[in-house]
Amino acid sequence: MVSDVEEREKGGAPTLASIAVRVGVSVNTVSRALRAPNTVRPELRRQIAKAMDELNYVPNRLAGGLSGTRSDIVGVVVTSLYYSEFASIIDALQSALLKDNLQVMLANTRYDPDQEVTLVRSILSWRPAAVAIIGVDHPTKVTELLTSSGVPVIEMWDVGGDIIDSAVGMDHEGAGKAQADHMIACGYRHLAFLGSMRENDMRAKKRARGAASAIAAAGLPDLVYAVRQEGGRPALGEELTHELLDSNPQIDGIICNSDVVAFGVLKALHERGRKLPGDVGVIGFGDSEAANYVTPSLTTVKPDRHRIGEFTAELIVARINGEEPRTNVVDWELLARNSTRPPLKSLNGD
Amino acid sequence: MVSDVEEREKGGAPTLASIAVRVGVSVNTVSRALRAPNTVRPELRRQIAKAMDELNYVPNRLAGGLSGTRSDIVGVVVTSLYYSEFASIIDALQSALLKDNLQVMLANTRYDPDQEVTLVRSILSWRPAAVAIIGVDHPTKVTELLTSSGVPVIEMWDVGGDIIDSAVGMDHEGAGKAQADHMIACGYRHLAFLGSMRENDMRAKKRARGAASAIAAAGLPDLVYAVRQEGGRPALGEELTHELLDSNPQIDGIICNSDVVAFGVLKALHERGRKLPGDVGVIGFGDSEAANYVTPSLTTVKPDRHRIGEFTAELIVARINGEEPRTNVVDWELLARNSTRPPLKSLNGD
DNA sequence: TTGAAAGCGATACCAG
DNA sequence: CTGGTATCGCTTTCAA
Repeated sequence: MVSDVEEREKGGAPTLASIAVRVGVSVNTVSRALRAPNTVRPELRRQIAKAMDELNYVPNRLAGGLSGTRSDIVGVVVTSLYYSEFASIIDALQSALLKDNLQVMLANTRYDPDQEVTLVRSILSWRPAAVAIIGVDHPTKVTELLTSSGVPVIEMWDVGGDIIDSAVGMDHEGAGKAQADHMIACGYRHLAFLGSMRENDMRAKKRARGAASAIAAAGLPDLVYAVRQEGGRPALGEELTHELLDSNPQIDGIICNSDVVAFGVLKALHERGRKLPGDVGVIGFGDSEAANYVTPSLTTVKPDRHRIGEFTAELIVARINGEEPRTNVVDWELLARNSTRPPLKSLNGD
Repeated sequence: MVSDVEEREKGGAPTLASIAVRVGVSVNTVSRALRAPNTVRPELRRQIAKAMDELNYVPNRLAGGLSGTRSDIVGVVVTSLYYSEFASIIDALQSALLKDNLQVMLANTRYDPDQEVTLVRSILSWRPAAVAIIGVDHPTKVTELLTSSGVPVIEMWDVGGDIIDSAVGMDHEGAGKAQADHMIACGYRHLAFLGSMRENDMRAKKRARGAASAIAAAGLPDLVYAVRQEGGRPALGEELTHELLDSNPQIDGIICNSDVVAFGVLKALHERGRKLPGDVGVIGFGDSEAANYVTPSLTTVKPDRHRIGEFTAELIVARINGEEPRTNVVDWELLARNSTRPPLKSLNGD
């Protein structure tokens, strides 16, 4: 078997050429058998398929991407992977992308803007067909790189402000406003915003801003901040709650930046003997899978992460196919549970 | 500026050649300026760097990978992205990989073996420098593809059985045994294993097997199964608990396949008026961030996901550098909390 | 220290 | 329906 010898001699993995030699056709025909089967005689097609199977042929997409127009890579840049924050977005995104044969290349900035620049550059070096990235507020260099790359860019999770190309996300300022409005409707009057608030977590800042404006609109005392520049953990919620109540005992409503932090808040309040939702109310953000299973169950805002991932996938495919940039705003939902009182009837009768 | 015109004329993104033309050197020199700077005259180096900056040059790694020996891609294949199950492994893995300039390409099988075959093939088509994959039990085809690819393969999360190349994980059967042993030591006698148990979640099956063997060794009644072939959710825990206790009222200890399911179990038990940890005990698996914050706090087994991710990254780099395959077993920890009684003194006085 | 030229493995266009 | 051939952008000898 001369052909067999020829195949092995090259050493590495089988290539289109190996198949071509073995079947006795040109490289070209083999390639077409893959991409446009109906342009190849059925008999030949069968032989080619057989050869591929026998040699365990796996196409080299580096070569394909270099040669062809598209690369089939979608770069996904997130700011965190902890606590499912974005895991379910990625989950939805990547499985929706699957049917278009697009592969996710993942990067995680951990809220570090320098990393973001490095990673975006790194992602672009793979000549992705599109890039999906968390947030709409990026270092100038990132915006510049992304813009000048000419690649479709979908900004996820947040919307508003200057969009590079397209966006799918929710209105965080509005969500923060809704958190505060709910607390106010429940009768809480002295509100605090508590949790992780990293320098570059613009979404957290927007929610806090939204809450502050709702409070101002209601003519209540200023929002008190109990935040720290680090990732959210339940223990952080505990610590911040104790600090907060030591210095601001009048606080009767805590708006949390995440459910994970809220878990710690509930515990700290319990330790201090404060009754929930009587003495004090707590609202979270994110609808963690445990939120409905802590005691008391946690009122929270549920972003539709799954929808965001799906929409992003749809938009990516649309943009690749030449459709226009778009911005999709995805709804969130306020889930009133036992960590806040039932909303009072409006005093104004409506 | 003739050179400028020449650069644009090609249309696409700047290439090494664009830089070369602009600086007036060969492509080669520019390439070396990047990979081996000290082989290029400092003055030239500066000019090249300047040109790259001005043109916003981003190397094309598809071309690099095709041409060079390595591709700098690490394929990561997980079975799930929900509920942080593997998110923190990926988190640790990818940030450790960063310093070696290795990029994560992600695939999610969702516990579907057909998908696993497809995705592994897809990953291999990028000619990765290494592949990290969840589990040690794969469809034959996957093992075959991976083996014949010649790429270093690190199997994560589980260990034991036939390893393709290297592995980093924990002993799940041992963990299941420890769960049961703890329950027995706490004085519970009628144990059940409850939760999600998908056909292809071999880790869950191993833990159940470990629990069953510990129970047999203790001479207690057989382990009762309350499992379903679907993903774990708190609501599943609730449903299964009700079914279980309706048909097996004698059960006094529930070993859960995950914390997320255990949350629902706690709720269902509360609804049925069973006292925890008096009437009945519950142990989880996974140490979810909320486990210590539900009521009662959940006794659980904590796998060291972070360590697994880190070790995997180390092993990947080692294998790429030609070191030998290895298997690392990572410890887990049993965290006794309030959903189980404190362990009794051994009856044998020891 | 630098450059010329030959691949890497596919795709795409143009003939036959 | 099938086959040549140029090409994608970079790395890698081998010379100069």
